[in-house]
Formats: sequence, structure tokens, C-alpha cells
Amino acid sequence: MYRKNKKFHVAVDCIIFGFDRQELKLLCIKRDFEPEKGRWSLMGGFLKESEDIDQAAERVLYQLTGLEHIYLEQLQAYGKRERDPAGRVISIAYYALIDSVRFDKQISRTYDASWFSLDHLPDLVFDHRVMVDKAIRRLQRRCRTQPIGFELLPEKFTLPQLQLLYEEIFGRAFDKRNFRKKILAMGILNKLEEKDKEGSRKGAYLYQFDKDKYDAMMNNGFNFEI
Amino acid sequence: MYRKNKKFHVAVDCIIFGFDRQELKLLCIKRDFEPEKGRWSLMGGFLKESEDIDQAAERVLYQLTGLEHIYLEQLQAYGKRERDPAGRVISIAYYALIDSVRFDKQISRTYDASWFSLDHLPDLVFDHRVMVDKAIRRLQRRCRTQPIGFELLPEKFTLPQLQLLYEEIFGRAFDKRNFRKKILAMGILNKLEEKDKEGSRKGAYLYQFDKDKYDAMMNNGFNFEI
DNA sequence: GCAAAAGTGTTGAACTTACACCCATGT
DNA sequence: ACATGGGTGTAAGTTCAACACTTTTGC
Repeated sequence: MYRKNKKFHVAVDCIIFGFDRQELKLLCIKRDFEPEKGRWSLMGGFLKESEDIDQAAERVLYQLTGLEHIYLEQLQAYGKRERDPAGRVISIAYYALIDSVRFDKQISRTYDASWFSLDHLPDLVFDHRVMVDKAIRRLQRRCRTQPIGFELLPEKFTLPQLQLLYEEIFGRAFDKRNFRKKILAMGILNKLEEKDKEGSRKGAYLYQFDKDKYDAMMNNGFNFEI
Repeated sequence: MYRKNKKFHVAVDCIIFGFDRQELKLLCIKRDFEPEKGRWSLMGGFLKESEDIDQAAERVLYQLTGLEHIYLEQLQAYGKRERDPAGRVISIAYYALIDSVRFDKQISRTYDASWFSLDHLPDLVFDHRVMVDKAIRRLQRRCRTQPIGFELLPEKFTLPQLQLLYEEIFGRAFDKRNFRKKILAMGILNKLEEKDKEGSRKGAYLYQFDKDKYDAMMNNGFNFEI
């Protein structure tokens, strides 16, 4: 079936966002293979016959970070004829959100990977910069109406950390009081007894995102919105 | 280059939305080829070596409707192993918005195409129903913050028509006064002298979307929102 | 003259924004 | 004792939602 039609190489590329408690960053690798050897690039890999495309993206993400069960969403497919000068490749871009404190530094050293602040990105190969720009806009839109920001934080986090994260994502400052009011009013965070003393003398209370409560509220017509 | 990697069939499928001044509808074709001959399906086609994937989508849309320069946006790629039982195909879904009064009935008869109301869709082959559901949600989100609804209307339209369209897209009614107030306050519609007498005795004033004004306002930080 | 759709303003409620001081702690 | 970041409430402004009647015209 379909034998008369042309076939193509299909790859996945991963836009990996991480938050190091200060800045929103992107994980890139220095290519040690042709073409474009030595230049910065997104982590990618060719699709195999044995896997769904989503699985390919999970595999590629795992190869670089050693992480599984990570928030991973397809961005879109890129398929201009000349996007890769070494051959026709249809690339399907995914973006991932990870707690960048948690990933495997050992593995990523193998790939010569490093984190870049979003406003000091290196030159990237092919159309990877286009993918990244699109991913940033998508991340902003998604974060405005879905509770995925938490994917970038450790399981327990403080409200100042959360606020800083959103300020990084949206590129603007929020009023501390209004931010807390809004977030807490949603009733989807559980306040813990513990405090985090990293950020200040006084220490800030830790919170956890309560997915069950969120799901329950969603079924009652609640809408998350920052 | 890349020779050791597997290649795949790549196709595009088009989710074609149309508005017939009453209802939001989807254009499907009855397959007259295997597999799944005789069942309803989205219009699709295999990618050719000579074209970008966006061009492939334009070609497929043109084949069925005879229309060019249509709003067409990529939805995402679908690549589960078993999505097409006749062979491994990576399908890239696009959705299009057309004024369904304007398309070529001649051509589409060849393909045994017909329009279906969104809440009475036929069974669709493969994962086409999943694509359509995703396209509907995407359309709703896009229409909320971008002036793409106009793509579904003729160049000149009345406010009652526009309101009906948005009610169809979002699946809920709006208050007539509030809707007019909001739309007109944006200042992106030009009121014409002519009236459209189709819908009523009295007749309703025709308006045009003013893209230049919209673009100018966008540069000044304006945000479209319904 | 009547049926059918087009057009038009106001008010209360809800939400958003702006803003300043005290608290707890480590050094 | 002081420097640092954490935590808290209120008032004004803005936006949103609800609501009913008059106009025009073809029949």
C-alpha cells in the first residue's frame, strides 16, 4: 500500500525549558556530528519504525536528561524543503518542562549540553531558532490558562519562587499581594507547615500543587488563569 | 547523509471549516480508494519531494475546493504506529477557514464531498475524529484572541451574521448589545452605507474588517479579544 | 397593521490594579 | 540593631453582565 509515494526522514527535536530558581532557561547541545558539527542545536533524533512520534520525543528527552514522565507537548512539524541542507528531513518539534535542578549532569556532559538564558541564546542550526521562538509563545499562552508552570518547579515550592517563575515566563513583574491573592484564591495549592530558608532569613512557606483538587474543580467549570 | 535511518510516508490532512451563514460546518469526503473505501474522511494527500509541507496542505485544499490564499494553519503531526492500518504514515493536520458559499461545487462533487454540522459528524476513518476535535478547540482559542473569524465570512458582513458565527464557534449565545459594543469599540470594522436585506425586512448594515487599522493598533499594544 | 429582525443605554456586580507597612530571622 | 526578603488589606477604577423597548420594512 502507498508504495508509489515518496518516503522521508522524520526526526523529533526537543525544546527543553528549565527553571533554576532564578531564570527560565533552554537546554542546548553542541553538535559533535555532521552537518553543522560544533554548532549549538536542539537535542533531536530520528524516528524509528518501532515507536510512535510521542515515544520518539520521550526517548530523545531521556537520552539527554535521564528524565521520564516529564511534561512534553508537541509544538508542530517543520517541513520546509531546505531546512536541513544535508537532506530532506521532516522534523517534529516538542517542548518539555523540567525542574532543571533535577536533571542528570553526567549524561548531559556527554552531549556537551548547556543551559542558556532565553535572552542570550546562541546561534542555533537550521530552523531551530524559529522552533524555540514558537515554543516560548506557546509556553506563555499555555501557562496563562493551565497549571503547567508547576512542572518547572520542584514538588514543594514557595510563593515567591512561583511568582518569580511566572515573571520570567511572561517577561513582566507582578504585584506581590495581587499575585498571592489570585493564586491562593484558586484553592489548588496546599500550604505545608515547613518553610524554605534558602531565599531569606525569615523563610517562606512551602506549597504543593494539588492535582486532585484541580481536577475536581475543573469538572465544576473552574478555569485556571493567571 | 542520514542514509542509515528509516524513511516514512508523510501525508497532510485538511480540516476544512466553513460557515454557511447559519452553522459552522466541516467538509469531508467519501473515500473512493482503499483502505477504508466508502467511509468518510478528511481530505488528504501524500507529501511530495518538491514541496514544503505547507505547500502540500495548500495543494490538497486547492484540489478539493478550488480555493487559494485561504487561512490555513498547521494543527500538529499525528504519528502513532497503528493510526493507518494500511501502512505507517505520519500525517500532518492543517485546518482551513473558508467562506463555504464561495467554494467550487463542481470539483467537490468529484470527490463526493459534503458539509457536516459539527455536532452531527459522520464516523471518520483512522484518527481523523481526534484531529477534528483538536481543531475545534484550537479554532475556539484562536478566535478568542485573533481576528480570524472574518475568514469564515464574506468580505462584507453584518453584525448579526458576525455574532451568529461567534455563537456557533463558542457554542453559546451572546447578548446582542454587549456584543456590538465590544466589537465596535475595537475600531477595526468599517461600517458601509449599504445594507444587507437577506436576513430581515429592515436590513442590517454591512461592515468590513479593516486589516490595516488592526495591524496599526496591534503595534500600539492593542489586543483583540472576544 | 403586524410580524420579524435590527438597533440602541444604563446600572449593579465582579474583578483588577495600585499602593505601604510590619514581621521574622541570621549575622 | 540592622539588613533582607516574607507576608498582609483596602480603596478606586475598570470591565462585564443583565436587562427592554423602539425602528424599519415587506407582506
